[in-house]
Amino acid sequence: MAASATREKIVSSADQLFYERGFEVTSFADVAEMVGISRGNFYYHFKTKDEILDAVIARRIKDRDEMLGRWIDGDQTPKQSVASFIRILEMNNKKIRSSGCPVGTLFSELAKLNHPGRPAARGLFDLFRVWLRRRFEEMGRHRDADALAMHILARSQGAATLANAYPDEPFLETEVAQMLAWLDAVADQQDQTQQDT
Amino acid sequence: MAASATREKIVSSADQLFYERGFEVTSFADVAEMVGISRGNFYYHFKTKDEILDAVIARRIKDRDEMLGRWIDGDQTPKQSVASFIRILEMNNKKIRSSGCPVGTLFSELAKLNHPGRPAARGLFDLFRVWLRRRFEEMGRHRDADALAMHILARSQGAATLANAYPDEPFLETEVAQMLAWLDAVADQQDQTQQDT
DNA sequence: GTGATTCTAGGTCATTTGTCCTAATTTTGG
DNA sequence: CCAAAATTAGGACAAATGACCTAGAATCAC
Repeated sequence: MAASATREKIVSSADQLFYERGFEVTSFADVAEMVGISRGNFYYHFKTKDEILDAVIARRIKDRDEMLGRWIDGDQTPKQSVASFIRILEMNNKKIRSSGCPVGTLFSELAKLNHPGRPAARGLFDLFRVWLRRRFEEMGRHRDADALAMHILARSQGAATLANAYPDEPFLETEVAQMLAWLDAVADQQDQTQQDT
Repeated sequence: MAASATREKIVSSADQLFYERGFEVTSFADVAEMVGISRGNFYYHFKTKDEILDAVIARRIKDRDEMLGRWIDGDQTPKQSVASFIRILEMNNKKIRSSGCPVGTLFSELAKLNHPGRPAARGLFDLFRVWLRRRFEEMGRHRDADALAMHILARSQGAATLANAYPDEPFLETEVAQMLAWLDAVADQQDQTQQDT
């Protein structure tokens, strides 16, 4: 098989295992078994475990970046774009209930491990943060765009954590509705400000 | 030394290490070294690693339960009590920035490990949830007390996660202020409701 | 004080881990 | 079709892990 195809399989399998079981707990053998290759072959593609982590993070960033790009394509208003972000929680409902947020839980683990990959993992947060900030700026919220972005990021994280803790309750749906209501209020405030000036 | 004293030292050291480094990553040797006893002695007090985890969770529950109890002692209003809860984030500012929330990160890890201690760890969430629910009920919010409790729990979790990701920014302070403002609004709504009836 | 109980130290054991090596196999270029 | 390059398999290795055992030291009851 072409090396690039095997490499891609390794990274996608590692991505899934890191998410479902955690980075430290997932071994070379686990990933190799899931891909269906030998541990020796594995080493041909990745010299160290940290290299796989880098590749997984890069893959997640690329994936999310493309997703965010799709949400500003076409004629969507900034508010509609932010609403799409909020609905990630619903979209990934099942996964979040069983494993939490892929961004938040990975960072938490790397923080505890004092792992050198921490800044790269923070890059995932930055991606969403900057994208959200831009949307709020487009809504006219130049002064507090970053604070609004951080606020909604935090609420998403909290919702994911509690949905993970209480997977049998319809908490995620309730929280998404409240966040969308919050978004409505923010957009209305913006309208008022425009009327004032 | 009395067995109970050694045991207590083990549990408190394990508590700290599980919080700062994670449960799975912390070894018997790590805890024993921190306590200053031999690994063999360790086994006299705890047969398995899961037993230590149970003891750590029980310790955290006891600790938080006493803390919550102090916050309803005396003549504090329910609103003041909830405000005390919100200010945990400020109180543990430093620790949260470096290791996140002790409740949320432990549960996340156990969830990924599919660890049998998961329900016990959820008990920590339950403790706060029920306590907060009671406070909102005392504020007259009988209908949505649980939803309000879950909401503020989620926001605390989210704030802790982002503060961990961005430890150099004054995010926690901002978020606490917003949560206190939210609490004001909730209390006001309650006052209005009382006026209506 | 002495015998019994509680506590501690240090070691063993099989298993798993990340890392690394080498030989075989597959694919590719001319 | 064949040599060179790319890819793979399988094993070796030291270190670390959770679990377990036994003998000695400290403490207590009487």
